[in-house]
Amino acid sequence: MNKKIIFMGTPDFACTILEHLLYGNDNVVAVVSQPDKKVGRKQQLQPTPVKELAVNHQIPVLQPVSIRHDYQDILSYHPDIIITCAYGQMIPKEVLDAPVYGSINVHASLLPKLRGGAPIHKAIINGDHKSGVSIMRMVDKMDAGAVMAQCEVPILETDTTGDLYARLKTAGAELLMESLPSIFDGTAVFVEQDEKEATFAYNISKEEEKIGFHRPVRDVYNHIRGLIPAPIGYGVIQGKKIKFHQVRMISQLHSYVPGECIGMLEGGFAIACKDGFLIADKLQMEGKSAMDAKSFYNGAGKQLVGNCFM
RNA sequence: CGCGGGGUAGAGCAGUCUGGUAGCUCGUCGGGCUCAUAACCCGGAGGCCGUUGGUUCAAAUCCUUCCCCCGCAA
Repeated sequence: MNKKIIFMGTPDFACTILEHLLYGNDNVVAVVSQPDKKVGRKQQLQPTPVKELAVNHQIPVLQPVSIRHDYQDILSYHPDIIITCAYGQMIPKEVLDAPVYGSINVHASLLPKLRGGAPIHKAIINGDHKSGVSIMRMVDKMDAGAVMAQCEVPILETDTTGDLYARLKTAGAELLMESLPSIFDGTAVFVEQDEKEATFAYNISKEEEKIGFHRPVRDVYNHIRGLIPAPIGYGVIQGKKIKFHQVRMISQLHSYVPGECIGMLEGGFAIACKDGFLIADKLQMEGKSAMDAKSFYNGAGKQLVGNCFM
């Protein structure tokens, strides 16, 4: 294959896709990624993972602040196809329609389910038992284009977003590599999505990062593991935030108040929920580094026993 | 100069305001109890109290320099 490809993507997830494209000797003529972002307390400028990878391969990188208004440079490469994955901006129709083979996207869900920017997080938070990747044509509407390939990936009880993320990005990359030939030779079949079945997975909001314990323990557990390893869920107790980096759950009837700190249970720091206990194995007080449950209990945790998360 | 918390034994913390013997929980090592134990009891080792300079008879503690970690905001 010697088609001219433009790849558009931003985070680590998209890197895996790009890596496969490069390994397959495809002709990636340019990469489009989000502008470098200031990050951290020091506000240092940091390139996106995709940009870094592209630079290492001497591929030109474009970083329009607004691709809606600034896309002439992209068109000047006259790509045969545009492949996107988690780019982070809505791409204007003028760009999508420019390549001969059109523009396709790798999305981390079984479309039409979980359209949007956080499909992996939401799959875990929802307690879904399966997820997957879809390859579809890009249209003007978010993740709504016709699908030409899908691959199902099971979700385990213990999966965090990070675990699932790792499996999906490999699955996505492999599915794309399998699918590309059929797109180029015209045998690919694109099937429109059933709009009635569509669900959405918008980006995680600040409010969604706060964990409430007045719910069934499984919901709490799903919520927390869905936010690992980022952005990390937190609970509030005595006016302080505590983040949960690693958790388990125990289903068990009890007479504690939901949200109450129980102390150490089965090696972790236990918090009462409805119908069970959330067991935290690794947690972090605001202003402190993350630590294991035992360390936490030796210090601040002991004083929290009997108190409730709000 | 965006706001804020912190650096004390291998780990997590108290002590700092009000200067005066280095303290707690856990771990570790040794001993005891026990059918047995991650339980319980006894004992030990392990600290330049982040760094620099200063104040003082005396500094973990007060003032000062720099370094590092983290939360928030972006």
